[in-house]
Amino acid sequence: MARPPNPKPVTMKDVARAAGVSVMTVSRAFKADTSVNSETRARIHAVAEEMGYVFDVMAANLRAQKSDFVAVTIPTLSNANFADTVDALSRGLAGEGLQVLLGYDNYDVDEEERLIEQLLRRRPEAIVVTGGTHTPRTRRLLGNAGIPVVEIWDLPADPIGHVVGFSNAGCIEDMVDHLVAKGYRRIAFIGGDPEQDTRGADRKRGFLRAMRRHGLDAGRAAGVGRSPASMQSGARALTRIMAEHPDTQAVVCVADQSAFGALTECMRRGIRVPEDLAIAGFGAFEVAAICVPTLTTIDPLPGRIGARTAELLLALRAGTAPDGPQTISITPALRLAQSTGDG
Amino acid sequence: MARPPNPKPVTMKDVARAAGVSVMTVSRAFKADTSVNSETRARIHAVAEEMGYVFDVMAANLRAQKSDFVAVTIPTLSNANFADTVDALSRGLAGEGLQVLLGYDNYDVDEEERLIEQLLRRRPEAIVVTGGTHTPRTRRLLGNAGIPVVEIWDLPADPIGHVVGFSNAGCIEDMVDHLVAKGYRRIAFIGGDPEQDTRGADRKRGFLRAMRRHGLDAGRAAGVGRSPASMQSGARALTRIMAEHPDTQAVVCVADQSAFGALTECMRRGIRVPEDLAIAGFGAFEVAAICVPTLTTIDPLPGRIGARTAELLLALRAGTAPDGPQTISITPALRLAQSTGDG
DNA sequence: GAGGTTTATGTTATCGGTAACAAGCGGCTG
DNA sequence: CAGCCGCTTGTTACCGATAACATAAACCTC
Repeated sequence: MARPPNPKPVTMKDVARAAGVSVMTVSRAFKADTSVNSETRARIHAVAEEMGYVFDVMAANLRAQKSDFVAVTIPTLSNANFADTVDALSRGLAGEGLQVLLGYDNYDVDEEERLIEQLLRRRPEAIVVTGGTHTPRTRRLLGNAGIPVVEIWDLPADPIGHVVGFSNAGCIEDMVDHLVAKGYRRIAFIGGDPEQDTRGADRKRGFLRAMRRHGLDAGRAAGVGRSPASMQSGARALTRIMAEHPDTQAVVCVADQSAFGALTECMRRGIRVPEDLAIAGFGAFEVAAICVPTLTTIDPLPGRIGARTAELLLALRAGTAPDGPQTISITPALRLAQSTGDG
Repeated sequence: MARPPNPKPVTMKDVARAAGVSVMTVSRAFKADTSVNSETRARIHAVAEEMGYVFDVMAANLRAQKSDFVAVTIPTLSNANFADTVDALSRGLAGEGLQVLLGYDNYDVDEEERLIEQLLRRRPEAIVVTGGTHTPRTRRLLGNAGIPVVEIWDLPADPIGHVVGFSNAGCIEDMVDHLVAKGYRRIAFIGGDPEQDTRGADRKRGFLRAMRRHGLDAGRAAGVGRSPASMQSGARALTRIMAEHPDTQAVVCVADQSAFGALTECMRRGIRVPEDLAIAGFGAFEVAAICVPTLTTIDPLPGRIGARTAELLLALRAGTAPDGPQTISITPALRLAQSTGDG
């Protein structure tokens, strides 16, 4: 049983010899829609299974000048929304035999550059990058790669290729509009480190724009440090905001994690939500729907982003996609709940 | 700018021609520790960058009979703990130029079999599988693959190769022991569909064993359906338990998600935690540390699992690992908090 | 300055598959 | 029965890189 690990894995040549046919016949036997005598094919399969033969996709792909890879970059796996997007994307591509090759850039455009360079060496058939802000070199690498490029989770002003995303600024504006319509005026923002998480920064920009548009004070803000935003940092940010602006009526957060952290801090301090303070988040994470009170949030529909991206890539492969770069705009859904008095 | 996508990507041959040298010299120019005139090397790099040359790892690896891949299977990405393990693993391997090739089996051993078969075709240099329960064919495939196999997140009775994990049953036993020591007697369990999530089933087995050992009633239980356990299903399970066994004093949950869902249901019903009911979870997810009251839980140290696995694989590659299959046992940490009166 | 060594580069064969072409063979047609 | 067709199988070259070996020039050493 404990055979020594095969130093030389079994190849088609070995199978061919054992089955008494040529390598080409073995190759054909492993491909559908090829003319091989059905008995021969069965025998080859039996011999191969018996010998523990494992098809070498790499070699086949080298010859066929393809890879069956789709490279994907996300900031981090530790975010259920990105995970959902990747999950839907993988699922959508798996049917066509495409494998997702995943990399993380930790919300850092320089790491993204290194990562993309590394991923491109695997000759993926398409590349999906999260976000629309990149280094010049990254843009050049992607532009010259000769493969479909899709930027997701954003609506870049100057896209590299295709886009499947939404406006991070826009949906926070909608959230502020909703709060203003409900009568809130002294509204604060938690999150948005401009140097790092560009989508977080976009959300803050949306907040500022909306507040100015309504003629309200846009000076109430507290950062949460490096992304991903943690629940702990949300709690700390709330403490800071209430210390500096005790009369704040509502808080809009860059993410549900921050919002939930702020909510728990309110519970500890006896601040009633939403009576004393309204709280809104972003992301429609599971916690938002179940915590007490439930959290008003924005659902960016991460699964839909992944699924639409997969559809787009398959259409491009099949040649059924319209000409030119596609921009597929996803409309995030406002999920009103108890934390803003909408329950 | 909008040049038509290169139908034929640039190869070393093209670079060689453009630089007026042979392919071999270009190959050397891209490898450290090879003797190439430094001016020539610089010129080749310049020409390559200018032409948009991208090194083809696949071809190089075919020749070198390696892949730089480590295949990893996890049940799902939608679980921060698995994500943390993969994250630490990727990070540990990245330094040696190893790429993680990730696949999801959705807590299903048959899907796992298909997945592993597919991953092996890429000729990974090692394979890491989450869990210690597999189909016979999967065991055969892994055993014959001739590469290091590591089972993680479990301590299988009959390991295929190496192991980096912990006893899922054991740590729930510890949790029950703790509750019994604190005076709780009527303890219920939430979760553990035996047909599907084998680690969840192990945890339930640990619960039953501990209860019987203490001579207590092990009949209080409610499932949460298919994994991954959701917060919603935890809330429903609590409702069911309290309907059937209103005098329950404590609830042990298969995961923090279930525990938090149960906690929110208590808040809605006016059940005080921990005064009327103690709640314990598993996983040490972020929510456990921040919610009110904070949740007693078990931290399986997912990052450490990933990091130790990476270390093991690197040692095996370097030939510095001890002979024979290694079993690295991780000791999960009990995190006592308010929900069991330990805050 | 002959012989040995180092440095820089080229040539050939090869990794494990497969496209393209070739060929053997039985059956069918006129 | 010559000729053509379809089915099955084999042969050759090649995908893009590189190990191994070969070679040419420069550089020492006694």
